[in-house]
Amino acid sequence: MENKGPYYLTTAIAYTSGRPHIGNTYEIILSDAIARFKRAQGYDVFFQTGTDEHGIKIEEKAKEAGVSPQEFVDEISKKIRSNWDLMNTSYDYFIRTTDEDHMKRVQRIFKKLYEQGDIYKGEYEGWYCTPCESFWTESQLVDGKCPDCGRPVQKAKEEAYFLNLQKYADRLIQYIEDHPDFIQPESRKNEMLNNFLRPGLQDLCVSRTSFTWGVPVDFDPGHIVYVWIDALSNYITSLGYDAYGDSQEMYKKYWPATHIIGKDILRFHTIYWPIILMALGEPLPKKVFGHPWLLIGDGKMSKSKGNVIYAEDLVRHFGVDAVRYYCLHEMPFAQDGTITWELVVERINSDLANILGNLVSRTVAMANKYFDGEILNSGVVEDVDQELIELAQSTLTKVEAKMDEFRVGDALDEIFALLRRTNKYIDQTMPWALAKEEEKKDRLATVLYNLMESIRISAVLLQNFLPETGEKILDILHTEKRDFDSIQSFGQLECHIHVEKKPEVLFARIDEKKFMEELAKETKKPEKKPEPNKAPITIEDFSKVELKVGTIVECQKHPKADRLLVEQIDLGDEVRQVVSGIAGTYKPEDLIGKQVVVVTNLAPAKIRGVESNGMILCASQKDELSILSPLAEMPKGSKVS
RNA sequence: CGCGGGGUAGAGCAGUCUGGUAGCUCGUCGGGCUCAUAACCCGGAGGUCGUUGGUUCAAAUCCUUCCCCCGCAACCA
Repeated sequence: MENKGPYYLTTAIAYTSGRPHIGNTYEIILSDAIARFKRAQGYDVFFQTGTDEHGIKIEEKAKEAGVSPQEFVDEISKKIRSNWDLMNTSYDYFIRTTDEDHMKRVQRIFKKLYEQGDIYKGEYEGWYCTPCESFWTESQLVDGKCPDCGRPVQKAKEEAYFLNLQKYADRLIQYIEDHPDFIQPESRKNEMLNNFLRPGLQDLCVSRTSFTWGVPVDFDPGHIVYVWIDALSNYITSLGYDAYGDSQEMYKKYWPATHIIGKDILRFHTIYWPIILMALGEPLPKKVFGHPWLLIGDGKMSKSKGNVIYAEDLVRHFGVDAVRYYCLHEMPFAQDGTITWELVVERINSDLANILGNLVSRTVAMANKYFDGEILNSGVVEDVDQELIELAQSTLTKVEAKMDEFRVGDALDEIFALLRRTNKYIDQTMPWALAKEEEKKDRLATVLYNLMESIRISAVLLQNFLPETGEKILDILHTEKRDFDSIQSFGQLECHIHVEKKPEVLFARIDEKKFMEELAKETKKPEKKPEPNKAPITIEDFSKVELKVGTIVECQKHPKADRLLVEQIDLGDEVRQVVSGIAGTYKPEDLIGKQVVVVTNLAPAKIRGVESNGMILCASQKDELSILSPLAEMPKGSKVS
């Protein structure tokens, strides 16, 4: 394969505030397919992804979780990375904005921009909610009040640094108009121009003093580089960019990049980021592709709606390639796509199991049955072959054309068009009929060769989208011909090699009804046990708890607490003092003489100053409460098990 | 009149820039075949292309009225 030169592809970096759902995962899958395809075409690809780990939200979430911000982001970043790995994505580098090297380079960028006057010190004016300690913009307020707590807010000022955008706006408008491919899909371009650029840009606030979890402004203590310069710069810091001209070879080789991002952050990538680059005197990105969103059913995916679908769950049920296929194929080019469990099952059945899996299965079965698995080609050509061969030969070009525009779903359609055509070829040639006549054996060999060659061509292409499946098919054929050079022309599949005797089922059909029933059962369980750590215990676990029957011999109110009673319980060989929160239901005098069940090996504790050596068992539901007692009187100290 | 996107067969989408018999996939109905994962192949049914008015020989496509859905509205990562 000839080297077509460097190609730098990035995803947005994922914010480490929580577990990534399938919508987040979609972006890395899409980018991965593009990266793999470019590599196969002969580009020297550098494919980068990573995590964005700074900001007040992280600081707050870490506090809630009771860990340091660093511990918090380490955990989430790891999770995101393992999710990307699970999806079999081929990124070359995973950057974290907490990397020391990144932070140093960001500081130098910030300083350089400040020194040359593109960043200046000013005041950021907004509305401040004292109890929440948070800043709000005019538009964020709800009825003029804090959107979080609903309390009144005060006008407040914060010292901050700003990036001068106006200075570069005209140049940017010109650039966008001169480069129609810069913003993709094109419909988004107008939005940027009409909404933001033409009406005039306000200078961008690029520092904060209200939190500390971020890259410090090294020449002005207390100021933190706000998200834009920190996060966006990841695309160049990773390559060793230096604001003062000491950039590394990687940067010189690979920059500028093609950015794959969500449509929601298009503005930052097509306005702020290019302006930062202009100010630094660096080339602008080649292309920014704002992909649509993957939505659940008809609504947006959100944790509060409880309709979130996670990649891990999909993979557990369907396998990596099925999930990749769904994401890559079902997403429209410039419009939001939807995902539901039912749709995934339908797509797997009709495309992956029926068209692809079954085609491989039936073809290989015939090769084994009629030629003991040997691939032969006796060259007995008939007219009917021509159409298949022409389609197989032209598919690479068609797929490349679609991929040039990032129309990944359409590219997959081209491959499946070939697979469908191949299925049809079987019906047209009827190999099982040829097999019945000995003199047609040579023709039969050619038919099977054409089939397997078409499958091989499809598999070579498929490798970029469904890496495991593509490889599996090529392994089944035992062919060495796996690169794009080998599918430029029809007929490169080796003769006299043998196909796999018993190939595995690539994609099993799924009974949609049964599957949905099982899924419903599975998703019900977590509702029943809201606390995730209450995993089943063994009998050994249970036996760790020592339970005995005792009789309450004395009972008083707790001297310092209204809801507590202090009981003296006779357990036969000893009398114990136990404190219980049952004063709301029982009066001390009612309990004397009653038998109760006591946890006797509970570590002693002081409850409001009174020692408690155990716990009596009670059933409770909200405010209602009832002490458990043996149905028949038992000797004091009897074991409960 | 804030900006942008969308409203096409039961479902999901293409077609709209560059008017000219309304297309694809799934589902459904009928037929074929038996190599294969109840699969594959062929054929049919199903749409007044959100609504109103207009331009034109001709409109899903251009202009216009209204209705509905979604995103954004600037520091939200």
